[in-house]
Amino acid sequence: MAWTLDSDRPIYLQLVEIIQMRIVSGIYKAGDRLPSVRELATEAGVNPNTMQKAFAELERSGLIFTQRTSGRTVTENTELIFSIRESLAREQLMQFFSKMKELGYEQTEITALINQAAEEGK
Amino acid sequence: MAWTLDSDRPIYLQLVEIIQMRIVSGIYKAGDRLPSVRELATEAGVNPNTMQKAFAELERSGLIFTQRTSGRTVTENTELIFSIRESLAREQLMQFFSKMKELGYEQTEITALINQAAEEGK
DNA sequence: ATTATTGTATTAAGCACTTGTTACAATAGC
DNA sequence: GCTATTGTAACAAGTGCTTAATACAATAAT
Repeated sequence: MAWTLDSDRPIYLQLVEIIQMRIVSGIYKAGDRLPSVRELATEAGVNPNTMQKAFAELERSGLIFTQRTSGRTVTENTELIFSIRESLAREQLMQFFSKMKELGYEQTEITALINQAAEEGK
Repeated sequence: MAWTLDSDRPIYLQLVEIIQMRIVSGIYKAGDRLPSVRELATEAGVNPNTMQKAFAELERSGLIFTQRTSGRTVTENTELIFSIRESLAREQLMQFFSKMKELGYEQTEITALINQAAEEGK
């Protein structure tokens, strides 16, 4: 899996999004132990402090938690995971519609584009 | 029109996006003279230097250009404006699909969600 | 001709982010 | 018990973004 980071936004926020995405999409499953801070930091090519900062953010949302010296695990709360997944999807949908309308596209044009893209994507 | 700025990304980049959006959506029309740096900076609540930096970015794309002391104008090149509009729309579409698939949604689910949202949005 | 407005440049300061480095405490694994 | 691994903390340094303040040159407006 790629740790694609750009320099236009704080790295730790991008890490949060990537890890969050891995959890809600099932790459890191409920109850799974996560790789250690140092391990993930090396893998992502960032400083351990930065990865630590990302984890701190993720704990606030309840998606992961720490057990002192035995590392971090994904929450067992599958409902929370699912609700965050839905929330992220809804957010994507809203943002997409909002931007397209700002660009001057009408509802019918948008759905047409979507259907067209869906056809091509098959 | 709102200058809604968040602190997660460089302000000057957000300004670039907002002004670009105003041009491709026709708020600032081809050939129009733009408000001065100082004026827009005040309106957006940012430092003139920051607005200046945003303008510098926009000139590189050819959307606007300066006439020494008579301010800045939007390009007359309506084709360029239209092609950028299309490019932005395509980008939105791609990003949306990409994120939704990353979240584990299938093509059919995505189109269903879009159609549902389109119905509600009417 | 004078004045005001334009874009532009410079400098200093403060801030958040990131890195590199080092260190500590707790505990799982042996 | 010893060792390695865990999360965590602290500090200095560098970088880019942003602001504030000031100034200058060109020219539109008067």
